[in-house]
Amino acid sequence: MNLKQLSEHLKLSQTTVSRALNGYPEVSEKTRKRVQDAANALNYQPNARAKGLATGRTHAIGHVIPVSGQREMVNPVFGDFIAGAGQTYAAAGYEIVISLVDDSREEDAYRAIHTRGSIDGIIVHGPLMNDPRIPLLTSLGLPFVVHGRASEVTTPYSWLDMNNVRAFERATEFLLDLGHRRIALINGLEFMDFAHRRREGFTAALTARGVAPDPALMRSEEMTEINGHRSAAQMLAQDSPPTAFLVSSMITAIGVRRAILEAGLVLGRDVSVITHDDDLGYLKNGSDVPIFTATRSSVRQAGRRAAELLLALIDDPGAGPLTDMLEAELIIGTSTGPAPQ
Amino acid sequence: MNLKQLSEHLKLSQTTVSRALNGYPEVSEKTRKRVQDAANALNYQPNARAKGLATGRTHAIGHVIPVSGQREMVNPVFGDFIAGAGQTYAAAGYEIVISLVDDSREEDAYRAIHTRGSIDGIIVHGPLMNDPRIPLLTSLGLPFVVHGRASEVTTPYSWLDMNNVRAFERATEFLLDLGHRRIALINGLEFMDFAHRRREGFTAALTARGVAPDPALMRSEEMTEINGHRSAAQMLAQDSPPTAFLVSSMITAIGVRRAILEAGLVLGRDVSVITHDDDLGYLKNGSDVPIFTATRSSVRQAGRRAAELLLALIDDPGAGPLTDMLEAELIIGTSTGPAPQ
DNA sequence: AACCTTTTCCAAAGCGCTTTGGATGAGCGC
DNA sequence: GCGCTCATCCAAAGCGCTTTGGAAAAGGTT
Repeated sequence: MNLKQLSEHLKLSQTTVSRALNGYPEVSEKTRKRVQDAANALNYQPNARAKGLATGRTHAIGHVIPVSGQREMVNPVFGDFIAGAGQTYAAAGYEIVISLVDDSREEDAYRAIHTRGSIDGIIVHGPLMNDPRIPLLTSLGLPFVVHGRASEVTTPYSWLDMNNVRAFERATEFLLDLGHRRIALINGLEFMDFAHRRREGFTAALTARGVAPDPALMRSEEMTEINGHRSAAQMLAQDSPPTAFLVSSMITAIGVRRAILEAGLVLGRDVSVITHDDDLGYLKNGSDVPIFTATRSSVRQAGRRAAELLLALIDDPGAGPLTDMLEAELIIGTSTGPAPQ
Repeated sequence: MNLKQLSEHLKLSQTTVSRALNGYPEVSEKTRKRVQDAANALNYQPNARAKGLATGRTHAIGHVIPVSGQREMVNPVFGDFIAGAGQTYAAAGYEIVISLVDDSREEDAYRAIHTRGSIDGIIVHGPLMNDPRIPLLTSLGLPFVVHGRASEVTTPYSWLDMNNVRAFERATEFLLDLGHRRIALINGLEFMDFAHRRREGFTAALTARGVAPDPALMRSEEMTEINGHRSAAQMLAQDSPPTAFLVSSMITAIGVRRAILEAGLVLGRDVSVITHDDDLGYLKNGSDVPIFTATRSSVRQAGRRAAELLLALIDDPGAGPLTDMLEAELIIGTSTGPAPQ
């Protein structure tokens, strides 16, 4: 069933039918009703391609996720972010187009996406400290929103970020208040912008209290269970082991917990752990009482919000860079306690 | 830069340029070369919408993932599956369109996707025992491949599945061989087809050896760390606790491990655990030596393969239902050992 | 050189929609 | 009943591509 058939069926012109369905005023309410009823009854849906060709709008958003090279794995938060963004899109009638882009050919890929014109806007995932995609997309003139920020990029752009500095600062302060002085940081890869910022918050809090950050207590690695376990095990075996860990993700924290238990220590008594918790659907931090004390910020919510920003930008490209900062909450679980004497 | 501009630039007709670019024989190699060079130099990319309109092909694949209702969470394996499928698509010049569909309006959603025509084929995720989507899609005539199967659907359709029955059978046999008799199954939700099959394999292996399946040792729940922990803790506190656990996912197994450690037991000595391992990028089961003995099957590989099937189906819709069964390997880690006396 | 085949290229229609620029008729005051 | 304005509807062009049905040019034969 296409427009032509529908209009013939109704004995109206395609123009009138199109206008009736798209809410233009040049058509009487009576005919509009008649048209809409027929469209529903006959299960008419306009062809997305044709509509896109005619309007220049695709009603699709691109999510470009970098793969291979240094970061072979697909980010585990990706699914939840998409789920959040998807809610916003669905409500606005947008579709999601995923592009997996090998970061060696990143520039070409973004160019191609743009000129192929199958997308109205882009969400940029996993920004690096100095991410070349941002100036590139700016010069292409394609609306985009970055999930996160790129510290070293100075030109303005739209982003949505969690306040990583503040979150890790607060977490560190909380541990310091509990009397901990030897606090370890098990961070993500620090060429990723968020990880860099978290270290900033961590060291800032320490130095503000006159505690010198100890390089032996800081790791930067992919956020896996294995890595968390290995790093924590090594640190706990040191001469003066840390009494607390600040960890960058739930999965890593699970590895840290394993190392602690294996060392015969009790979590929350002998060793404290605070983790960042993205509030992932499939990796809840406890049900009523959280297991880990955590800086929590829902990545699903971030997805919803980022999508809102992007849609606003698409509706009014002149709206200038839109930004939004989400604050993480510090939730208290059973994994922290006063520093042992 | 569009076709018209390019053809004017070259002083050729749009027809010739189009043919040169798309490899038709009606154009001399010399002009083809000239056209291609110009296209590269001027960074020409055909408009995807227009091409789609003209050819009836969109070069896009839909991945429809059910959300909300009973299964609020986005499947954690989804990211890796997409990453695998994405490789295949990229090589064939296809894009991925994600649709999040509320399963209360599932039927409408699939209809709409079809008639809007923005997709050449569909991958169906998370099939249920008797999944209504399969007859629906069949009747719509849209090429589709199911990731998994639907036990109660009798009409033929294309699918790619892991041999869940065999995998869990083998795992159970392995535990029986080690002398375990009280084996617990911590399964996923059994209206999901894969979970149903896993229980089948489990009970089949038990009964084949004359061990009666004990309902007190079988759980069916969402595969989260919390659930794994709770179920295992409860079972270990029973009068005659299990000596081994068969677990449906790595995340759940991590919860089970926590319960075992908390009970003061040693994993692989006092209690054995076998888990299914989807070989997710962000949740590796150890590096050289696996932590858990596991039935392993790469979901990324499944994604690649499912995409191949679907593309084949799109190229030749008459190719009839295509199916492929992946066998899981049983890998031995340190989480299993002989049953304690 | 005349004829026939190939090769090489082109004009125009068509994919399904939106939108511009009217045309038609109803309703109004006079 | 005349001319006017609105309300209502329509024909046709255009979005950027592919593809059909030819036409023109080149090459080969005799």
